[in-house]
Amino acid sequence: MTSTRRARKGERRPAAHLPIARVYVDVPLAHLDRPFDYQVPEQLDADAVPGCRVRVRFAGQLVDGYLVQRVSDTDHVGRLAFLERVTSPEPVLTPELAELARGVADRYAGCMVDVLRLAIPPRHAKVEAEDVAEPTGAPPPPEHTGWHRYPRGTAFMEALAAERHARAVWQAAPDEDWPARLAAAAAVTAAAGRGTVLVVPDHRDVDRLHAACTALLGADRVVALSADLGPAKRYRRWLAVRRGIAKVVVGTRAAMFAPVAEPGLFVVWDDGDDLHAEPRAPYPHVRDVLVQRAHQTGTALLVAGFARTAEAQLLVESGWAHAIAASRDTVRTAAPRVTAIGESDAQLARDEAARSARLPSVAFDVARRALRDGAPVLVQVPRRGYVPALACGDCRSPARCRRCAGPLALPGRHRDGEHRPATCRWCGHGEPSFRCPECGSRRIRAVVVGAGRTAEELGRAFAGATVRTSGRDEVLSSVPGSPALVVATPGAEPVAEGGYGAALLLDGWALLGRADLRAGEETLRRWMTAAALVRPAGDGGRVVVIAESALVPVQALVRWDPAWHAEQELAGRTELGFPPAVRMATVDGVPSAVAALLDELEVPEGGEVLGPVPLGELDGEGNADRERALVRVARPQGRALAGALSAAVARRTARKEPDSVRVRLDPLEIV
DNA sequence: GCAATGAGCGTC
DNA sequence: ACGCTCATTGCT
Repeated sequence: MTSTRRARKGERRPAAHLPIARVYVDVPLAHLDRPFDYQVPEQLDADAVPGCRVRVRFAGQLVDGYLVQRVSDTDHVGRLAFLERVTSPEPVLTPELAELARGVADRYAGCMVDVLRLAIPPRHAKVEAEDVAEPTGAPPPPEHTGWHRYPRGTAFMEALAAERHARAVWQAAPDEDWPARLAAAAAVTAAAGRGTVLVVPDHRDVDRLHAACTALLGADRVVALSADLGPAKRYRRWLAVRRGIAKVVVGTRAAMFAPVAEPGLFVVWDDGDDLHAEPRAPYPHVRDVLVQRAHQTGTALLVAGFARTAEAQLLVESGWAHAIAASRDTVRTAAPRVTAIGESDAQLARDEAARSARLPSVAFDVARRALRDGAPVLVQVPRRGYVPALACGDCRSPARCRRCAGPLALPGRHRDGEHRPATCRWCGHGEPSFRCPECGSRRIRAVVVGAGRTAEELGRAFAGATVRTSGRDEVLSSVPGSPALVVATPGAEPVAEGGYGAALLLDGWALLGRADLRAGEETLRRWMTAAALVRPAGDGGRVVVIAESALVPVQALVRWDPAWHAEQELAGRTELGFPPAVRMATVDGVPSAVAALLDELEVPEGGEVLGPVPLGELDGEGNADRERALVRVARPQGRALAGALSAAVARRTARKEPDSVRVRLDPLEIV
């Protein structure tokens, strides 16, 4: 009778061994960001393995959760509920991933389940049930790694082979086939029986690097993970990684969490690309996550790119990572010849051809010569809408530069808040008093101009040349090695077969004029990424950059010296008290909520609060809908700051305060 | 003095 | 969104 009553009421008995499950419930509230204890009913004993997905009753609701641990005792004084069910016995939350997610949540003042949402793809039951091939043995090491051209390159490869956790910041030589180099590093790691995670900015880079890796390692050892895969494919590949079948992972952002078995190497390529910053809470950055992961697991790390960020420079200067860079001689022979043309360069004004052509004469000549030699020419232009171009306010004809006839545009508000005059997008000449040559009007209006329009204009300047465009709407991954003008926005530059004969970098003033902490660094990064697609100077490769040659990023490009630029950049930021020399957090929200949070916040020793300042448009009385405050501390107080912020947020969420605040640590955009 | 009722809070 | 605690209320 007792047994029937129990069965009817669904009464359950706890498992005999380790009857308590510690569960992270999928409720993204700061004050609930800790494990809760549940009893494991004996029917679920076998399936309730550490790392599996479960469903539990939490505050009267059925919610998803992750079982992180089975234990024998609980600290909880009240009655424990039972696990409702085990969603799947697949242990998706590996111990390493659990530790990493906890660390990332703590680092960014976020909560663990938010990190897990980024790290673990949604379940796909059919995929989970599929049979998978047995893991393959270690492949032989590659015969040539191509790392010997770098003074510390060979040592780094040896460290990977010996499973030492070497850490390096690598600036690829300007002619480098970087996918081949990274694939070689992954192959060396794989030969030692270890896994590699390689994170690149976008899908095109995934394709290139994946191809390079499979060429060395075979298709069954390498998986490509990117956000645009369908749910089934995504989960299938992710599971192949988790189950230890694929030991080399190539992917975008989310792949930074890929739970590769026995990791031996983590790589982030082009760490300055803002695609490496996750836009969802808690806003982790690939470089920082991989640094943390390398530290936590004793794995080798490579922070790589043509350019070098201030953050990477800090890793070098603090002694945490070695710098791997080619010698000056190697760089000189590998780089294209770079010419800077600034507004003050007399050459432009005197040159007769500069007026009749639509480009500065040097740029025109360089492009024409490359086309005549049968090579494609890359033209880098600002993104559509990035800068509004100008037209006559009356007759609508495009407003043109009186010196080179290039299109005029407004550079936007400068760092000092002052409006600057209309500026030529090609030669950078400022035009304070516009007068339309067609109708004589002095009125001027803004129009949206992007790569398409620039392509049209260039097509006319180089009559008869093929013009291809690559940008937001349609991104080309490669172009043939035949004469053509390839107009591309930053980040969308196609690779050219045999390399470009020349590149014209026309967006310098637009990039450098931005009131952004990272304007200089970002400009150099984009320039170098484009210029690296051009043939070496010895093969006729030329780059023309329309920018003042005295500027630090321009000098760094001309000399191809990204390390020097990063030193300058970090020194400058140290002086100003900007990241990464300090740790910063932004707090956004409606004014009352920001004020309440700051009131609640225990700012760590030596820290300071800046603002709050209005965010976005102001109303009639000068009040903003939203405000932003900055909190700044010395680097050693970074953990304390994150802790203080999450504690303050937790007190707010526990009180069910209606207005939420957004907290971000080390955001890319500060102004 | 104490049961009945409801608001608020924590959430196992 | 449940169920517990605790304060308030109303009656003996």
